[in-house]
Amino acid sequence: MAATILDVAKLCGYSKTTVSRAFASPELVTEKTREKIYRAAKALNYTPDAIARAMVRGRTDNIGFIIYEKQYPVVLNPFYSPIFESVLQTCSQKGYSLFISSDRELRLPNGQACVKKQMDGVILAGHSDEQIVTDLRRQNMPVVLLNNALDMEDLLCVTTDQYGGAALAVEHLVERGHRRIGLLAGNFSPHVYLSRYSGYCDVLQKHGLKIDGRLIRSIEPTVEQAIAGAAELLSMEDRPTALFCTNDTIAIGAMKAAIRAGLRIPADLAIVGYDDSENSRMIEPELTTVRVDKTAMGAIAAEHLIAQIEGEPPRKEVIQTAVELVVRETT
Amino acid sequence: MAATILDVAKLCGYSKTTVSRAFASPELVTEKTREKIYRAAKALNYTPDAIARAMVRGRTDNIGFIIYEKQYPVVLNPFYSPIFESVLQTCSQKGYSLFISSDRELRLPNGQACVKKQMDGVILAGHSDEQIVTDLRRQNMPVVLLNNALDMEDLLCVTTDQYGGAALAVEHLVERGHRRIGLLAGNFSPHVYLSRYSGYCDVLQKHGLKIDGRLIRSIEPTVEQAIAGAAELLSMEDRPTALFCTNDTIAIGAMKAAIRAGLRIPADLAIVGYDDSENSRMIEPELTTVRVDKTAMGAIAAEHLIAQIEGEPPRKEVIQTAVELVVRETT
DNA sequence: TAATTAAATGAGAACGTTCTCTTTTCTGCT
DNA sequence: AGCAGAAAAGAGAACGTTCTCATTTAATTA
Repeated sequence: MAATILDVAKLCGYSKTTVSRAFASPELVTEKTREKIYRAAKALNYTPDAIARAMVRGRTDNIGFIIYEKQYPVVLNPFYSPIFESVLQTCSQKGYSLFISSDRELRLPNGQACVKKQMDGVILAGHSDEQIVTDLRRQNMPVVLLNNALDMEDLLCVTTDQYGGAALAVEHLVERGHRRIGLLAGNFSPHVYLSRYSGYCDVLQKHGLKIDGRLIRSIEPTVEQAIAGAAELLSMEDRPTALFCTNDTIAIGAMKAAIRAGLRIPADLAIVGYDDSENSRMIEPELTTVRVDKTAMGAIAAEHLIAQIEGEPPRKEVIQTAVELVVRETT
Repeated sequence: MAATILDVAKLCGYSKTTVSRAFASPELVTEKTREKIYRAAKALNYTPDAIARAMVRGRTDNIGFIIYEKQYPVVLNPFYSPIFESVLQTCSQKGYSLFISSDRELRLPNGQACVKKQMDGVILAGHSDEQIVTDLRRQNMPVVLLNNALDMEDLLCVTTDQYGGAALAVEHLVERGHRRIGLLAGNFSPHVYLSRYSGYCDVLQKHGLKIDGRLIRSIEPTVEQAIAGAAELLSMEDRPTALFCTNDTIAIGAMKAAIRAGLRIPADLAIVGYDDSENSRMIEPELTTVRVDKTAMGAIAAEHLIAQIEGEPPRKEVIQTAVELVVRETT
């Protein structure tokens, strides 16, 4: 039905090889020839078939992006969105397209994981497990981990300093003179949860502050849950004077709870969030939060994956992008 | 290097045809045989090659999603995110993967648009032009438009009732007794901009209210620009008592300007946004806004495209998803 | 102008599947 | 046991490119 390279060749009188070249590497073909070929192609509505191309070249110039997070949908997630955007941009710059996959698509009828689903390499974001990584690599599929760290040979992981970020936030609250600092922790993946939790605890202890279990709430990271959790905390007779929330959505919920309880922010209650998502600047007063360099995360992951695809040997490393406290109006 | 179907066939003693069947349509193969084949495949780390598969089947089970918006990056965009998510989900359900492309990738060296970039159909979101659609269809590529309407034969467009949504918002403000209603309009695509603008004007006129050019500001849809624009409006001696903002980001900027000017919302200034984005519920007080059914938009676009891919003839239609006023606390 | 080199073009195999058609094996029934 | 009919398995072409290598044409030099 659709015209192939052969039809074009026939029409313009050149060989299919030359036609192929006119599209794939125009510089190898005389301008005059090129013109003729393009004209013929246009007349036939010919367009090179990327699949056939990928088949013979053994590469697709596609990269897969797979998120393993149960909590949120993929793209709505305010944490992954900017990362995704950055990955997309880097890939686009280097001539790669991006493919979104869910875990489901990776399964063969025999249970093996597989992404011969036309891509040259894969970014696994979130809490993927070792099995997946092993399966993929057995198929010679380059892999890079994003926002997760697995201790495997030749595996590059791009994360942030979860512990350090939490420590930064709590340290800041202690500096401002707070002694009763609550923790509103989203139940993220174990790696994330534990790192931030330890950051919180260690800083308190370092300053001789007691860790009070009653000031710690573990919740689903939604605004509603955060409002409920914060409300409980704020209704205690010796309520915390500051809250560290392990992401901005939770922090925003906490702010709402505070405002509704008639507390002024930051005078009556200081709040620090985590992620520096878009929302943190939307809310009034603007949220003090921990910024993680998501653009860097995306770019680094994409760049390393592409390097690997293009022949560089994979190496074992955990790259931690910078965290930074952004002091705004809630502290 | 990597094992092919032939290697597996040789190892397990079956023909390549049977091995192919074991993966592509397991029900056509005895369980015993299947077991043996899977075992051999595992031993060789064999995985079917999707490219070769796509080549012979003439289809890829991939769908392209292309956004034409200059204003925002693709995914960060609070308007497109939920749509994208919905498209992703629908595709995934129906066995399709999603491909993100930018305009750039569609161009051949000869200037033609082209997405033989391994996909079976394309969703064009935002202000794509007729040329693109024509080019793609010449290549027998099924196309559906999202958030845009072009008057072309057999072209299905999924949009929302831009005019009606704006009318709903302004009507609501009039009902609450406002006579001086300002318009803070983001400079979106002509289609969107004009529809919402006319909605605003028509409702005012319908109620015998004069359209005052000084109450209308056209801005880039960013928080900063919105703050500046709203601040100007609010500093007039006969300032508006209500603002219709053509998206939530602008509305949030307006809220910030109002709060900073010491105005109470909604007592001193009522505000209505547009889109019902995540942020509208984040801010305090929560924003009254026009909800567009983005989930439906994404799902409908994806479903129609898939139907077309699977053989249904394309038809000309503009499907407008519901708009609805969500009254919250700012009016 | 002839000889040499570079540039442009062409021929044909190869990529790894699935599809159609054919052959073989199995199942159930008389 | 014999036979029909169904189920399972196999043979070989086909999909539309690009790649390597060979050939022709053009450009450069002596």
